[in-house]
Amino acid sequence: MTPHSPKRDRILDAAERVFAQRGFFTAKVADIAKEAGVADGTIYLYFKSKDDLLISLFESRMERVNALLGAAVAAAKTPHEKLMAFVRAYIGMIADQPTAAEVLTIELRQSTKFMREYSAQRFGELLRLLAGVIAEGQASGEWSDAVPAPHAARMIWGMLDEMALAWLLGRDHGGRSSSGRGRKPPPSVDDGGRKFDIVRAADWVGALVTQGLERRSHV
Amino acid sequence: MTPHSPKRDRILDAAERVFAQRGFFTAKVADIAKEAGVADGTIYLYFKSKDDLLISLFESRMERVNALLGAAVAAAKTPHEKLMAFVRAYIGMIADQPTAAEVLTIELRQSTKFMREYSAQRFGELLRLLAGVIAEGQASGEWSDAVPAPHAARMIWGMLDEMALAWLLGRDHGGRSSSGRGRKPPPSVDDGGRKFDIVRAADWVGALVTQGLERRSHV
Amino acid sequence: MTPHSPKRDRILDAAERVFAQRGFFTAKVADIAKEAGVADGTIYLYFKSKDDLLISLFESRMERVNALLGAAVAAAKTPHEKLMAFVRAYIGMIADQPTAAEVLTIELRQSTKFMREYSAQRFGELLRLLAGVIAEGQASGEWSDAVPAPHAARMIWGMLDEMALAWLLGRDHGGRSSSGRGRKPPPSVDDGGRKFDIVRAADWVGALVTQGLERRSHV
Amino acid sequence: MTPHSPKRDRILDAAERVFAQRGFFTAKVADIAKEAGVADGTIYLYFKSKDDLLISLFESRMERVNALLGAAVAAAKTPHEKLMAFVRAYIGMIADQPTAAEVLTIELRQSTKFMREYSAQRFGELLRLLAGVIAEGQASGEWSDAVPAPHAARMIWGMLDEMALAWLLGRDHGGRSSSGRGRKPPPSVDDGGRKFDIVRAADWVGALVTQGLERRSHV
DNA sequence: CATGAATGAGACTTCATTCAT
DNA sequence: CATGAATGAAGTCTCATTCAT
Repeated sequence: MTPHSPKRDRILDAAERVFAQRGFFTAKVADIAKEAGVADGTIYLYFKSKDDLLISLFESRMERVNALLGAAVAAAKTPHEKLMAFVRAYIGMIADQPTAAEVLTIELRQSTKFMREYSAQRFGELLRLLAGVIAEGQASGEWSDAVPAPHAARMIWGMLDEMALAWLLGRDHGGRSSSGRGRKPPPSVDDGGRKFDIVRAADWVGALVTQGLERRSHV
Repeated sequence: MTPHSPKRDRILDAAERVFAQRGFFTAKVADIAKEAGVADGTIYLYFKSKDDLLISLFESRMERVNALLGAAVAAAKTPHEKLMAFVRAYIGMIADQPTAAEVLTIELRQSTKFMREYSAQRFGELLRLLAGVIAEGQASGEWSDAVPAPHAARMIWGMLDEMALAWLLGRDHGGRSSSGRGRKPPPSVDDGGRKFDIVRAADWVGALVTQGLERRSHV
Repeated sequence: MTPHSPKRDRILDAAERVFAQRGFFTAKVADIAKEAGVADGTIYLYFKSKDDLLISLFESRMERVNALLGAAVAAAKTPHEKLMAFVRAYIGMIADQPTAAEVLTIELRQSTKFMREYSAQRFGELLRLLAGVIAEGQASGEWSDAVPAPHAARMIWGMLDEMALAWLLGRDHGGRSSSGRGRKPPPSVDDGGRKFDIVRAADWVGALVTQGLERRSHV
Repeated sequence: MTPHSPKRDRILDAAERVFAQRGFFTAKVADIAKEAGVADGTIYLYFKSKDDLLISLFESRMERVNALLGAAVAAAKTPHEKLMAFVRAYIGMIADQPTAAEVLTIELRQSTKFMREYSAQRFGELLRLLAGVIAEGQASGEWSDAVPAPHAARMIWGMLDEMALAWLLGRDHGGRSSSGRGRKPPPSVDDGGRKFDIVRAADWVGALVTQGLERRSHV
């Protein structure tokens, strides 16, 4: 379905790095070309436009994520294990491939409303997977059904996403400082959320979520 | 501290509408000027640059949000009530002022990494308020301290934010479609998260969060 | 109807010179801007695009030509005098404003088929004026109606146009030599049509049109 | 002199169609290659550049035209018959091969001033042929020498050319509309010159040239 | 204070041409 | 001879910002 070629992949990889570094709007096509080691025009042999490049990158990376999460969930038995597998797989991916994660978490979803609507579809896959796990747990009586599964899934996703965002922004990378010259951001004040160990976040999320979902033994 | 004048406020209001409609990068300064009913150059009498306008808008709106949430929490007694007051106040604001919410939730945080770092500070205030509530509940023994309060606060914030985002994107508004003409977004597939009643989200968040935080009666 | 301003006119004048010098496709917007003494972007304050500039130039100049020819014809009495007035006015304009004539005769009609269709309308005015004169002469019995007036008008126009073209191309101007580097045009061979006195062409056209080549039986 | 090969000819034929359809500047070398069924690079095995391709096409077609006209004139006896043979042969060619005619009449002469100067040479052959016929008629006393033969030839050529142009532009072909989207050409107003029978034009040209507009006193 | 015409740097994209296979 | 992927120079147009009025 998606055309593949080594050069196309090199361009996608370069775009991932450049978008992560400079942001979609600020990134120049020429930057990506240079990073990929190709001529400017070559990019247009593989992608219709800068927008198309962004979308292609998004799809390429989301395929990976969805495959990874799907496999992790499939390998687990009980709803609780599946949920934890999902959470750990996602957090693990963040920790292992922070550049890819940054593009996915920050740049890709943010460029245009068009992009966001587009991305909604791909995240939908992920959300449905998660919602299925929750519905399963609710159906088995293990978890409360006070919150409809699709919304519970979305909230859990929000937790994961926010933790990912906090961690990614807390990392140091020689990023850009702005398009303009004006203000500088205020000095970094630690709000308890920066520079933590992202792997521990899996347990925190698990703890918050499962205790919330689990039916009380005695009430 | 922040300079005030009716014209400045008109420009901020106009920017809010235009950014919500077109997105930060796509919005033209001239659009904002026209929306505000002033000349292009006038904007530069009140703001140093387009970036500065964005930041000023952000600060102006965050002040309101922080004040609102602070008041809501202050008016409540117990940690549980404070938490619910926080959640309900935020969700209520989303429902009442969707345009402002859209700018805050979507555009403002997403323009540049610079902006996001900048915004981290202002959201920090909000997160600290929430973390304080949680710490209070943990200290009183009402809530488990399995998750450090700052991280719990961030996760709760992620839930709220994601619900707001899902609801805002699910609404219809004659938005832009992109810079280019190339691809069209795939047809909208309902993932169970679109077009729901945002007010109910307050209860869902409350249910998920408090049941997770509450210590078990018998363990 | 057409918006006027000194700067707009300066740009049109500059475009006339640059198009005459370099041709429409070869001319760069930057060239025109420099020739007009304005910034590149300024051109887009007065014209939507390079195409629009070309069309506007065409309309501006055709208005002049049509007005001139209309006045010349109106000032004459008999069909024969009107015809000669038309011919002399057009040839005179070529002689007086060769740059404008060059753009009209050569560049403007040649850029795109679109342009040519567009120009057909404006030349239509001129052709209808001429056809009216001929029809008048035919109606009065002075002229033969062997050739329908509209076609006769077009043929006469073809004669004028070709003479103008031959003369304009025969003049020396430090023109471009090509877009590419390849071949050079063959050395100029005089074909009897170059470097003649354009003013005499009026009489030739008049003689050929009214009397034809055949020698009169009785004179 | 001119190298020949089936592939070279296929490319020339393809170029003729593509130039007629899109115009010289708008036509892409890749379009011509596709139309010819060869690879882009192959074109450069037979032609030095796009310019060279245009010139070669021009020469190829002009050879045909000159040969055709030369033969037609040679086959006739009197100057009057030769003139009519010339006119009929040219008009007949327009009618039979409108695509070739379109390229010759419209695109080829209009690309660059370079091209036009170049073309002047080839049209020179044609003009000299015609001038010779006229000079012959003048020498024999059959025709008036009020107009020098070379200029008379050029005027006659102008008539033929204009009639060809009018007819070619009046035909419908799924042409391009421009580079930009801006203005639309004004609605087609019939000026009495569109969609006529081109074959009749031969008689009109003959009548106007030989007899002129003035009604004969005694015939 | 306000205006808005003017600026000009810079981006995306096209396409004629080349050259390794 | 033929291919077609790759090149990269160059052009049109946009838009944040300035400044004379």
